[in-house]
Amino acid sequence: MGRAPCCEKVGLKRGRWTAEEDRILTQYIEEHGEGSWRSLPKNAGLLRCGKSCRLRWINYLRSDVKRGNITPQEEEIIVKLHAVLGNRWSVIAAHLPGRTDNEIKNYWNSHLRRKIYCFLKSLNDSSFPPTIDIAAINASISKRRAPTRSNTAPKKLELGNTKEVIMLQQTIQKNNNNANDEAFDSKPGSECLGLEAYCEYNDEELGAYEWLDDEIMKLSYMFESGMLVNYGDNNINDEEVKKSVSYWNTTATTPPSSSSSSVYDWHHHHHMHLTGGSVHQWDLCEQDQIPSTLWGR
DNA sequence: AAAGCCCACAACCGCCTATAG
DNA sequence: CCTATAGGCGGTTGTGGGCTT
Repeated sequence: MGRAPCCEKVGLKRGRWTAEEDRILTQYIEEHGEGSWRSLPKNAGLLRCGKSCRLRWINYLRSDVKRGNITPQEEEIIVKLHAVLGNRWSVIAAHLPGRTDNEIKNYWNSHLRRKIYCFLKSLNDSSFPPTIDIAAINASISKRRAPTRSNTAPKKLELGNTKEVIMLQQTIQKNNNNANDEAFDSKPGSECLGLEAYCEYNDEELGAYEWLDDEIMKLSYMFESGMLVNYGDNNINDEEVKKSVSYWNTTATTPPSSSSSSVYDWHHHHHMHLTGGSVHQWDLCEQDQIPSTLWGR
């Protein structure tokens, strides 16, 4: 027996919400509170899926949702948290009051991803593309535990997925490993980023945020001290990773002929090469789009 | 002025876990 | 313990407005 749909789709409205629908939903939740999303549309008189109502409320209508542009400070926090947490948008959002996971995810996909990639490229063009130590990263990630729900646990990285994050993590790891600074607990090949494994705490414990704050401080130090240099000498041992590399190498190595620079096309412009057990990442980044600094606006 | 393109972001989708019955 | 359902998450798509040609 297949999974039951969240609601009857027949006859339901889709697409953008109207002001009237927003008003009805807001009024209903103000009167009855959040929850019972499945029955809410019917009770409120909305021709919408319960999930759609929930999303609309959480991402847009809630009074504590902060509107307006992401500030440079918020952007910096997003980048640093993402380097630690990966695509765990809800956890990242929890550290940015008034911002939703959807908003941060969109901002990352449309603004930051390319920005960071260009930044890394501009740091050390001669050694570009950098080598990616996926095995070490995955070994590290597998040791971490999600703060709350198991389905938010860090997923194993896959080639072709958030590669720029891998680059960032690897770069930081390499620098951390090479950093002659006692403030960092350097554990080459085992603890990605040189950051402490997320295995001692959960969200119910105060320690979770202490851990995160500590990691943010470390990352902040690394960013600010300019410890971002590319290296490349890692081998891949994991067979699964090799298979992924092979798959990616044979199916995604042909860049499009167009010279589009959109974020969407950015994905398609990437291809990976497996050379001597190392994975290299290639990309193009128009000269005039490389920012002088990552944070410059 | 109009057609086509690009981009940001709102919304949807599928999958997962938690939990109630 | 098992099953159905609700809630939540990340990935992806669609749309509308602005920009370019």
